[in-house]
Amino acid sequence: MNIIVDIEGPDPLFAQLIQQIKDAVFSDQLKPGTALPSIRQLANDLDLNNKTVAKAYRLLERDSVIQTKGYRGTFIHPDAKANCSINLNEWVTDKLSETINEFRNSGVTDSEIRIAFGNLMNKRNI
Amino acid sequence: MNIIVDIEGPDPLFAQLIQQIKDAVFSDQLKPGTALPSIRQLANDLDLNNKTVAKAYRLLERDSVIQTKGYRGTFIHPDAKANCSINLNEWVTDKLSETINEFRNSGVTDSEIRIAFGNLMNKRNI
DNA sequence: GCTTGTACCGTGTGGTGCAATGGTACAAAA
DNA sequence: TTTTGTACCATTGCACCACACGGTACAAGC
Repeated sequence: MNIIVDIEGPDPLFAQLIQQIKDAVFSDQLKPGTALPSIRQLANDLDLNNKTVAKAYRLLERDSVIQTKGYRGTFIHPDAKANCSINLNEWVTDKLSETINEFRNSGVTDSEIRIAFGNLMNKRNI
Repeated sequence: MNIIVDIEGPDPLFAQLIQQIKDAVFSDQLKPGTALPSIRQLANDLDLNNKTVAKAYRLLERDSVIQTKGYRGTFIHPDAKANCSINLNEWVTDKLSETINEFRNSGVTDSEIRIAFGNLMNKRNI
């Protein structure tokens, strides 16, 4: 498969990587069990930093689209096609929007919401 | 009553104003119906900008601690003492914390939560 | 020795929001 | 005319964060 990243594009590089791999899985260009290039190799091919590719792989594995098997490499997850259509982000947006609207309707200032949010995000567990 | 603002303090000036007025209400130094100094006058006394005082008054009125009656001035709200102990902020923190924890437990990255939050806060209504 | 994924230290850039400041203007009422 | 609260234009300094980058190191296995 061909992966192209656009440095000038509006989307972050790691996000472009994720999207293109998900697209390839969804269109059956990448089938379960297929080996992916290593982090270092892909970074070298695309002229990216290792950590940028590593971030994309880490998030793809969290979504169960790929499987990393340590020193043996990285592979497409058996249920990749099903999992890559799940949009975790959409669920987050909907649920957050519901909460924020409740605050705004109660007269809470946007600034106050941001302050509370900022405080909470700096704590590991509440 | 005496109001003192500390420019070097960690708290914003408008927040110091709010806190001191609430404290005065809670300790009965300011009773319902009492007239407060006008925005311009208080700003002049404390050597602050009009808008800083106006912001404090606006938030105090939202919490029903004071009542602004247009050209007639600003007064302590009849139910000020009860309302100034209501902590809207605490409710916001609790509810937000609940939502954020649900995200984190589902494997959502803090960064992703921040992105979604940032996107939502830039929209007036969702 | 080489590769694998992973983890840690750090730097720099650009975007964004907040607090506070300045000035100007308005309608309503004393 | 002056005072009231309120609204709009603007700017400054500060702080946080996302993104991407560079380097180094590790254990596990070929």
